[in-house]
Amino acid sequence: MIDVDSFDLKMLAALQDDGRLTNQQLADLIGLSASQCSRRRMRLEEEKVISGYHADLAGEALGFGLIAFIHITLATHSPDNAKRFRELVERVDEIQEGYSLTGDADYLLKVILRDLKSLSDIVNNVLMPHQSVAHVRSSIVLDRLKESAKLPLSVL
Amino acid sequence: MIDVDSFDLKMLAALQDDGRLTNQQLADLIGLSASQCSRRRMRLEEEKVISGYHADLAGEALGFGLIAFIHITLATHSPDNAKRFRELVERVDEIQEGYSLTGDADYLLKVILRDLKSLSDIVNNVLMPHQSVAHVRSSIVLDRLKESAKLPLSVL
DNA sequence: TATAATTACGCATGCTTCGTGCATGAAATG
DNA sequence: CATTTCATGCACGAAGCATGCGTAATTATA
Repeated sequence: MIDVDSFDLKMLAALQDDGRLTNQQLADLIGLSASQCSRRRMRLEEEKVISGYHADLAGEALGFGLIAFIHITLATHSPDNAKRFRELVERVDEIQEGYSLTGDADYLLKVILRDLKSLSDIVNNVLMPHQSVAHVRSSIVLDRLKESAKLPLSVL
Repeated sequence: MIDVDSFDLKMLAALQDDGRLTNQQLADLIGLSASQCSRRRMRLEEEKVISGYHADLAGEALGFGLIAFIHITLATHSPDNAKRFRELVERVDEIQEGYSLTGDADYLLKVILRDLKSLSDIVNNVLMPHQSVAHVRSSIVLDRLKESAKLPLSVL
């Protein structure tokens, strides 16, 4: 856990909202000079507190109309089997996120797809037949209430 | 669905990976001049194909050591009740993402927290007591296999 | 507490990047 | 064919960038 002062926090919050803010804009927002913002930002990048910058793309505009969550139960919990499953997750581009969980399912996957046919493909032709997988349960996203992907820095 | 040519696709893929690429860097990557990259990028932003840019922060370095998924079942499915629940989701900063789903639960929430105590707080003092909520089931993230948040533009 | 060392800061500056005007050439239209 | 439209590269003034430097503030040491 790295030491981060209030200037850093303001900077992180601002860059979380707009990753292309200029140093001058940051300076105006947080009350430092632009040069100092440049130095602080470089330090935060160096320390990997800022791990990267990403453009946020409108999935629907690009034809990705369907998001689904897929709960996976593995056939066995052997290390080999887990490894095979992780390689599968890594390989399939449509799997945006993958987590190992406590609870009744072993893994939760978030997939982003064109349509229901693509979901059917993934579920029936990729996940279900895979030797590591015992059980698949998918839920389709009907509505997105919130999708911030931002840390609640306000609580710090 | 907006028309996007192969230059745009390369640009989107590149900016998805690094949101602070300069126009010159983009130019070298996709084979256009920097000025043209500037114009294309502005167009994609204007058309909201690029909806924004965000710095990616290292949650663990900032003290957010716990991610959990929470399945919610509402007490009733009346519009009023759903509205109340959505307002709750909007209000609570720790809820990073919220989706309405098909399947046995009505909603899926992704929360990011300091520790188990914070999770207990959210579940027992915020979600459970809320009048709109009937049932809460939370799963703790043990491991993150993948967390790209990127569209699989390779499939286009 | 006094002094030294370290750190953070703003300003100045050379270099890079940005957006836009303009002329050229390719593709579409009539 | 002639004309219009549009994407492109180049040129250029304005803005942004990282860094050196001197000063102030903070921290460490005696």
